[in-house]
Amino acid sequence: MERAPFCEKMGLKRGPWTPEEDRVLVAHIERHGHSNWRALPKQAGLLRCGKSCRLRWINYLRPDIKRGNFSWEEEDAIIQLHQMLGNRWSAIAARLPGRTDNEIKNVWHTHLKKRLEPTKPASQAPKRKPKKQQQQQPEAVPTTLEGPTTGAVVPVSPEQSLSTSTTSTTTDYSAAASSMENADSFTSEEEEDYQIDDSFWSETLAMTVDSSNDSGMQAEGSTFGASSAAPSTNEDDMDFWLKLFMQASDMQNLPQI
DNA sequence: AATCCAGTCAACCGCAGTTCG
DNA sequence: ACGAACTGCGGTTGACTGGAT
Repeated sequence: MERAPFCEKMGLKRGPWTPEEDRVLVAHIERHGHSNWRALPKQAGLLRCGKSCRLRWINYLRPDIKRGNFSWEEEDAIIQLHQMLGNRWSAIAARLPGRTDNEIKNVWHTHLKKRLEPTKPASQAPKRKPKKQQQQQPEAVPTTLEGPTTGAVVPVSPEQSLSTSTTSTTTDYSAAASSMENADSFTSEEEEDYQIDDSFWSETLAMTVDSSNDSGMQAEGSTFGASSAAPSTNEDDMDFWLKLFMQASDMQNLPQI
């Protein structure tokens, strides 16, 4: 069999998506789903390759996507998760509901990376302000959505509206993420900032112990059931919190930030 | 007012992994 | 078991924006 190139370059449009293309894509996916990305553009009448459609849908048009600025908590969570997962953007994105790997990657490269660099003297600090205020803009209502897709269909699901009101929540990822690193070194002040819903931990820890008996964590090779409930080394500690965190996410179907 | 230039972000590319016949 | 088809991921690019000069 001959393998056709995923994107035939001839005759297919590239570059920014128009609102009309967005509308067509969303309408088609809402009606038929996206079981086959390759065939989708043809079926929908789009002059795009399937790959491009998929990317557009995942990074921009998906109804559960959370547009807008990253909250401080989200940025902290990204930093923590990046420390543990490295450049596994999709894994990080999976822990940040409504955020895409591409978005997280961009945020990381644009300013989070810099935040980790040794603080520069004021004289060396960047002169420019960020183009857009990324932080402290909690209710980031789906930001303008301008640019290439002004006027695009912007599906907003109830879940999205829920997940958007994030910064004041008590169960958040940064809390979990922070606790991964500083689990035993919270100051009372920090605890105030990163309050974690009690039920989160009780459920999570309960499940952790329970699951040590089934395949769930054992599949990982290193179980961390009751015997390892108190990680000793730093690495164990990280591992412990990462697994705990992920398990909790799965269990709660991704707690909202 | 014009130009420069750094920051931002949507989109593309190519590769690796997975699924399927 | 094998290879093609397809999907998903991470790295990179390039157009655009807006502050600085």
